[in-house]
Amino acid sequence: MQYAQIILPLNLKGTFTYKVPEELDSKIQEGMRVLVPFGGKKIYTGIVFELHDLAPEDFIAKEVISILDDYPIVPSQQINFWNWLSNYYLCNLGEIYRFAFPSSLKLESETYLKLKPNAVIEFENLDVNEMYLIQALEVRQLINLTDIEAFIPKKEIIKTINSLIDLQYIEIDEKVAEKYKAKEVAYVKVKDEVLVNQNLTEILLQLNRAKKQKELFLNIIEKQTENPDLHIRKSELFEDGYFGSSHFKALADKNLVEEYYLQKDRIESYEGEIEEIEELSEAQKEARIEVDEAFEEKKNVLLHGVTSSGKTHIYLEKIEECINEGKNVLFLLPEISLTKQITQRLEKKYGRQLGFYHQKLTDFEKVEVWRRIKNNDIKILIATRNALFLPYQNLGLIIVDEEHDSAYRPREVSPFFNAKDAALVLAGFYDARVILGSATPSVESYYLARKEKLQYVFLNERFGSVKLPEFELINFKEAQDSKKVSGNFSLQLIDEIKKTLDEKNQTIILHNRRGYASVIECETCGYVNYCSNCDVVLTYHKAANEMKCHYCGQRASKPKTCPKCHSENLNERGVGVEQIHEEISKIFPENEVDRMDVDSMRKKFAYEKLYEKIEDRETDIVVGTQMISKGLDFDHIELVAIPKADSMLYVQDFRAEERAYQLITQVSGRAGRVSGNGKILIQTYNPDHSVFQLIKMNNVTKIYKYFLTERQKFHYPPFTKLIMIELKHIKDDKVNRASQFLGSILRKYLPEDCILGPERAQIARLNNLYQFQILLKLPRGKNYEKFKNLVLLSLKEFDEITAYQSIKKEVFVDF
DNA sequence: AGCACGCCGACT
DNA sequence: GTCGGCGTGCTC
Repeated sequence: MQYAQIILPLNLKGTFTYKVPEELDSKIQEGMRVLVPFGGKKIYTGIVFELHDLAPEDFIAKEVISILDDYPIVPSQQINFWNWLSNYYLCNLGEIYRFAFPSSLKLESETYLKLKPNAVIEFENLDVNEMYLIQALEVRQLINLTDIEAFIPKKEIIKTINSLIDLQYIEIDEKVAEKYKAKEVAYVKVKDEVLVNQNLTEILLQLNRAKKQKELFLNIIEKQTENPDLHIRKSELFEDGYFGSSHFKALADKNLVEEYYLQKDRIESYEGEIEEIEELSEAQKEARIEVDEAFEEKKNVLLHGVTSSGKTHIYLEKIEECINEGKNVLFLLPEISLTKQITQRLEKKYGRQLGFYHQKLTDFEKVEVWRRIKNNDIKILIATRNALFLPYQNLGLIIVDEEHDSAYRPREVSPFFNAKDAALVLAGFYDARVILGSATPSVESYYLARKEKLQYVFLNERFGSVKLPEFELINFKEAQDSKKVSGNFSLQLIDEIKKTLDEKNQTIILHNRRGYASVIECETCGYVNYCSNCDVVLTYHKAANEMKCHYCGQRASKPKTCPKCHSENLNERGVGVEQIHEEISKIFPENEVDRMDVDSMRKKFAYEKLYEKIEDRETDIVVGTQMISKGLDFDHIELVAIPKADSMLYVQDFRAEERAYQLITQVSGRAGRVSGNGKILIQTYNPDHSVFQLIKMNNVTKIYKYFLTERQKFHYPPFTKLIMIELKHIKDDKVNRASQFLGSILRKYLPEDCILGPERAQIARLNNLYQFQILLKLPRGKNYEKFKNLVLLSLKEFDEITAYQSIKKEVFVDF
């Protein structure tokens, strides 16, 4: 007797045991999709996690209804990977399954049934429900589970279906059950017999009275004879509006032409020429050798290359090598909008062997990529973090570009995991290699490299020996004292921009705060406008003329008078990027000043338009939030100014300084990429702050040493492991009590100095939920597992309290 | 997660 | 009297 552990797409602990019926016994394999009944009436697509023959003791296992695949759809490496994720990040396998699979591949009760062809039905042996179902199927051929509910009691549905399947009267229609449909494209051609048998001049004579038809016919025949292997798209004929579909139809009616359909990949692939990559510089060659040596020892690499040092060149070399060995490459990016440059280069080289995968694809497009990966049709996949779950057949290399980027571990989507770390583990299961690349590696990765867990490869110079930009600190306090300021800018900063403009070069101004003013306050009574869903002050957006909550998105109109005391003295405080943009536009009225932030880039193609404007040098100054630190590789940006640099440092987060360093360095990389005369102006009240001083010195080793010392001093990662537990509920006192209680359980098992909190979250209420946090600082190394198990035990104990079941609980490992 | 069951308040 | 709110318990 065989049993299967099944992963269901539910956020429930562990797997579920099902009995494998005899007739499926020889077919079933781990990693296949199966249909299983669950609860009263639901049917889910589950994944076979494990097969065994241990009958469960305290419940009766239900039977697997059917198997959906002929071969495992999830490779064993992926099953291992899921299992690791679930153990390491303390999340459920079901959550991972949901995240990993496009929804068309995990059907729920939409599953269709049909009569088995040639089934001889003996009606006298059927019960009422079975009879109903058979009759319904005779009328309708296909029927889905939701429809069956109309005539069979919910609880009887599964029983009925199972017994009819046992009797071999009905079956699950897999073709219909698969929601995915391939896209077909219409193509046209001149009919074969026309080309073979008929006299062309005669046909053309016939067509003389229909000028357009004749032209169209000639047009098609010309294309076809020019290149007989090329398919002519129907839509292509009508593109310029000269021909209409009626012309084509007339020709078709005369039996001269015909249309035919071909399945088309939903994702357009590159069909242009294929190009060789350029040669490496000396520094790159050295780096490449170091990478090779590390790979030789099966060691992964941290490629630390200063901005525009040409990390991409090294990626390309390694990609090519990997593909030549017959293996596949996964190229991860923090967000898909950054693909532009890398894609262009890879497309030229690899053409149709290149694929893309990210959350913006439609479900069908995802399935298509899924299949192409499964069939090994894609050699290189450029993708975001969710592509870690595709069914790779022989993965050889994973590149994690911009590995420091926080988009690799978004907090909002569950399951919570860091794609950079997960990539290293996934690669391990495939015996593949990993390159983590960044100009500003995360402190954690740098530490791993120092501990020789990763091979550290440093590219210290820009490609073509272009000089790195120069940093200058402007003491804003001094400037203010000597009255050398205009608004938020010192006169020195304004002068530098002027100089850059005079030389016909471009300037970037970074100010990492959205909106116009962060607070609108009544001067008379002190009233400020709060979000009604969150404990957060609304930000004033002048461009949209409204107040916005940056956390839940709520919007309100801007009050003209104080809603409380009706005073008209409303004061704007806290400078946002819109205000910086406004000021700069006023200082340089003759110049083109543009703004780049999520609010101004929301419109379709807004980003592309601005990108082109900057490229064509129509834009003189770009003012923007952190968005401008990515992807803007232009030749004529010479100056980067950061007028309020302090605002980046004083954020309550142990990574704030690291982030500030990364952001400043990334944006500085936009300056002087060609000329080597780039200049970065950092305006601050604290020019003596270590971070600014270290950035100015531009000594990478010292900066990371500083970060590591700070982290060690305050017991933060990478010297400890953090787990953050967040509890949320509508009722403040309820979460408060619950978190106190969880805190006391944790203190029972763990030493006091491991536990911080419970504390109210920085944002006490978000989306109408009050939130409390407990931060655990656990030792790294072999004790970590032991401690984590105690955390798990505590959480289990907490879950036993039924009164707290309604509390939303989230656990962030490696927070 | 999703669903059923059961217990309370506010409606025809 | 019943409809529907959500607290509780259960799913192989």
